[in-house]
Amino acid sequence: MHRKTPLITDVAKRAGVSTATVSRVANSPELVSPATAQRVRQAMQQLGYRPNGFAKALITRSSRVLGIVLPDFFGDFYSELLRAADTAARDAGYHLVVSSDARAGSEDVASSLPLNFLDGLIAFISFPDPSLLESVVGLSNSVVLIDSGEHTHDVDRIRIDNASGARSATEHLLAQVPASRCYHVGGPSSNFDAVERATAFAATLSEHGASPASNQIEHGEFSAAWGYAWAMQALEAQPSAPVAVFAANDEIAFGILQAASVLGIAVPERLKLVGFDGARLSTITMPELSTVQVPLDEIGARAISLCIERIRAPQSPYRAVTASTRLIVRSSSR
Amino acid sequence: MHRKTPLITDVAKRAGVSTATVSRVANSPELVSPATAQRVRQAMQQLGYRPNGFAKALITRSSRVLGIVLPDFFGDFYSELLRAADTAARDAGYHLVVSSDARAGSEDVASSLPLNFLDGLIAFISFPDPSLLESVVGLSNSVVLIDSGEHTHDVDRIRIDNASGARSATEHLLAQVPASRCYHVGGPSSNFDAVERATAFAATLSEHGASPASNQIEHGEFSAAWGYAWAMQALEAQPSAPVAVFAANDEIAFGILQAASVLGIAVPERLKLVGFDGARLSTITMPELSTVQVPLDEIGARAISLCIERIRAPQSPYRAVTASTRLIVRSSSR
DNA sequence: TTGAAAGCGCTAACAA
DNA sequence: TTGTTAGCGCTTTCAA
Repeated sequence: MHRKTPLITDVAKRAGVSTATVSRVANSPELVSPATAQRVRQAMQQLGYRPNGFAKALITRSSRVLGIVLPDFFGDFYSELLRAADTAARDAGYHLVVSSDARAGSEDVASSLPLNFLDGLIAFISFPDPSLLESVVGLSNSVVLIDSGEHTHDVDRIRIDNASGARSATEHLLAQVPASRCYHVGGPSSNFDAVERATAFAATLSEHGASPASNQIEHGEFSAAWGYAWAMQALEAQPSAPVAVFAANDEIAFGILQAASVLGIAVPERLKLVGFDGARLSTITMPELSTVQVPLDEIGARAISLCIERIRAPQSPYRAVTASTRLIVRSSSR
Repeated sequence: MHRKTPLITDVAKRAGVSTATVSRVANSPELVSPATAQRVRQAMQQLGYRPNGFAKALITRSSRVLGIVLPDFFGDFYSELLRAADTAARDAGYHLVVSSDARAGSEDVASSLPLNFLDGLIAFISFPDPSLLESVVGLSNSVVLIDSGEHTHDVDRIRIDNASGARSATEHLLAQVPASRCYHVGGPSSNFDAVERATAFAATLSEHGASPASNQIEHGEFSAAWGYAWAMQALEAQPSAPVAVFAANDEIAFGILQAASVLGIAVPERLKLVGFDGARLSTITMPELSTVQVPLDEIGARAISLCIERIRAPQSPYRAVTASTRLIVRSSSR
């Protein structure tokens, strides 16, 4: 009753051929005569043969599995990135293993992923964490980084063009509200993307001859709770004149929207609001959220292709790709 | 300049021992004298040795990697489940590979996961999909199902006690609003959990002597959009008397909340609302959402432990675990 | 406590 | 077109 997993030898025996032929049927069928191939395939089917992946990978030195490390699982941002990456990987005949370094804790990536089984690795790095960087870049696997930090390591990288999107958003707000009533509700002050967005906001204000007061740019975290908290204290005392807020991401904007509703501040009449990311969330807020679209699908797909290309050509020159962002104006800011 | 990956033989040579000893240091250090072990460890360090996972797995027939298949990546529900599962897996010395069958399309699970490399598999099945079920249960791997469907296959299973939570929610609403003004906004009519929740709602109403009209129970999908759409048409024409709504999950409830805000319907004064899942979303809505808590962390952790136990004892009797749910009353319904 | 040697299941020269 | 055979890098008896 207890049948054990069939081996290639079982298939060979049943089909009356050698194991080499069985292997060929699976890996390079063009080398086998149709008749034999047919017989072998039938034997495989009957036995329910599935090649042992370890033995195969041991020889071919390839598992066709890629790993991807994200800062977190929560939120639409990473979900969408992940989905795009997975689709691209699948299309290229690879599988994707996911890990979150939030879960990995302080250990290094090596422990959070079955690195021994991976052909390559994609890491989304949002904080300047030298040890994480070291542990990733030092791997013998092919590595692609998604990050906006500056560093000198030799790796393939994708960075988000935060500055240009943030500038567009700020310009858009400045066209409607004087600079003195424009605010930036930022993400973590140690986060690469958050910093770039805040910097671009400040720079744009400066170019308009306004130097932002300290309370016009505040850092917190990428969460609705932070946006809500900020708005409750900052907007409560607002004059009736309209205010403009550029949130560092859509989650924050969402929290601000909630606070506005509690405070009875009409959006967009008295509060012009723009978020960042353009993830699913931005389309289900009310009113719909203006946002700076990050091409998550493009980033996910490109990360995979860079990684696979490096696997194929380990010695090729390293590349840096910039993912462009673009402002989408919806009802929250017009 | 181009150093290749060090092998166990390199370590052995450098430490002046045999490969067997190196292997022992890594796998059963108690069999090696402290001095030798020390020397070997040093050699490993210097060489940056990492054992080849394929070779190792080929012998031990174990990768210590588990796969988990979810219907989708989006939403807090799966994120939380995933996080719990991953934590449990990590604690047990396993890695987790994630896949979503939404992405797998019509292909079977076998193609959506690197099954050849997995010691076990956890599948969240929400629709009656015989072929999916077959392809999962037929695997030689250890399998755990998270589903609330009925079937006769021999597998370890975890099911959510939808009925009891749904009954509590309905009772809670019936205590405040007459049965004729109680509604259930359901999920997909083919979804196991959605059906159980709707059924329990109907049964509870019946027990209170009310047979629900057809418009009191409607099925849609597990999305805010559906909740919003339902509310816009159902609540617009409502009399001023309070209405009670039991949403099949928090996302739907969230959409209803949005619609209520647009329609100017005060919650909880004119609309008592209860969701289901108790995921992160339910704590950031305004007002805070009453909900039926599903113990996602427990489910994730239990799924992992069931799977690992089956790996250890393949012949042990199959088990069925029920995850209990419980009503949490917050400001949206009191 | 250590080493020698036989595989794990498969692929890929090399022969035939 | 097919078969023979030598490993891939590691673990694990068995002996010493």
